[in-house]
Amino acid sequence: MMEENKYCYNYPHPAVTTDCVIFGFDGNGLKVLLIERGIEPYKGKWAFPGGFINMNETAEAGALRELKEETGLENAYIEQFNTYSEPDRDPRERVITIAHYALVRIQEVKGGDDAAKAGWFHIDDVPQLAFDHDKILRDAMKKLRERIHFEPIGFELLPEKFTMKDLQLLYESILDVKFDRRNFAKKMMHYELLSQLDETVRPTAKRDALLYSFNKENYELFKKKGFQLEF
Amino acid sequence: MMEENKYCYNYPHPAVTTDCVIFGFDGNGLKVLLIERGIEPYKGKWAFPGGFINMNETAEAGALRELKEETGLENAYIEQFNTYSEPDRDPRERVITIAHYALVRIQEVKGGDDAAKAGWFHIDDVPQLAFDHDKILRDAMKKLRERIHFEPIGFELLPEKFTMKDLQLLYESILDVKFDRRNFAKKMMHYELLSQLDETVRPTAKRDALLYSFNKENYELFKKKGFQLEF
DNA sequence: TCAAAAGTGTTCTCCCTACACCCATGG
DNA sequence: CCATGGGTGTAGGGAGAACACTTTTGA
Repeated sequence: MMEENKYCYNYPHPAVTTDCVIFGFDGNGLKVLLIERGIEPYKGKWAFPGGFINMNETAEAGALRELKEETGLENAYIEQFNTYSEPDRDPRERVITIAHYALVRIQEVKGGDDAAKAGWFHIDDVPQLAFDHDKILRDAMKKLRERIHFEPIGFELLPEKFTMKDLQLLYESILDVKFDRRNFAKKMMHYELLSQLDETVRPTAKRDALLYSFNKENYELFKKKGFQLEF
Repeated sequence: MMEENKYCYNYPHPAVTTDCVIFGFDGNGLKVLLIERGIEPYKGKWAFPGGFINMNETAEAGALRELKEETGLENAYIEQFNTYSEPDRDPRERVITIAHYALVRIQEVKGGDDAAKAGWFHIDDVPQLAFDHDKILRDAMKKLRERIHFEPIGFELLPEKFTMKDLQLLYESILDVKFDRRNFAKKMMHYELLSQLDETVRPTAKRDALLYSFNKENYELFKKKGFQLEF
């Protein structure tokens, strides 16, 4: 049953995997996609999608491969945020994990190719995870919170058209704060990253709400100068 | 001459190294410590200290080991900032590098244990580097610039006692901007992270300058609340 | 005596903050 | 008709930005 060990080196080499913390937003809080492990170790526990890196792909390509397998999505926003190298973090052998987070539009996600059970969990309602994935999640959140001060990555999580309330809820979820409705809208409009559309929706059966879209042109202009988003 | 390849796996494993971008500040701009390579590939080119990770140490421990070898320092501020995984970045075999930057007090640095030639280079005067280390340096600078908005890490680069001008020059070097002398001092004092000492120095043969030290107690207080440094 | 470095204070402006009213709608 | 959600404006305070004079010293 055991295959011959064909790949040999003068010095010990660790195994290297890529993991992908997939964030989504559904208008009701930030969520993460988890996979239920079907094999030992940690069988039955939830974990982030991940797997061994191929010898001819970058870590980012590996993470994108995982993302596609689980969500059907290509071309999502993805960012490497930390590499985990504690010698005993995997009981089988030494495994170094290059961790990424991806921001996806949850509405566009299809079921994964894998037979494995997958599920979206509200960020405040995540069960205990396999391996050191609890720490990985905390780190991912921390990096996401920091990154949002330098890039308006929130838009990666929203559909093309969204209300100001959606945007505010998203920022509040990520940063774990509350904003004044009026001040938030004012500040956001001041950055000139939003285009107000002529359309409206009625999200909650009361008044119509204006729809906005992300103004990519202005974003590219700002990015060149390097800007900071104050929250 | 070739040793037998003793370490065998079912699947190919990449080699993993840790590199350490060591930053220092000498009152005249930000500097990095580089090592001249004594062997191929890139023999004679400058590169960051680095080496293969031991199987029983974390990446951070490996980077600290490199740091100690080159500077004699232990316990410096160190932070992992990116992992490089392009399949062909090392011509010998596939090497994945976990990159860190360290902030050291350049005054405390002793020569390294290594026979290798080492030298400090002003950040604006770095020669072309080996491997993809040019990119690694750019990334390190970018991360350092971002990090300084969330933690007052500049103090890791300064001696225990320093003048306001030193501090300003340091921030200007890192962020590549110019500040108004008076506004900078006002803002800095406002954070209450500095203690003004009773001592003075005469740094440039003109008037005496007041000395300051980093107020660690206040820093710990602020850190608990989570603070942001606006620049 | 003069140039260079360091210490210090004021004004103005703008942005953030706090806060309240009106409108449209469905139940 | 009223509760709910959404849209909008204003007044006050505080922090950042612009800015100038004085002191000390060595050359």
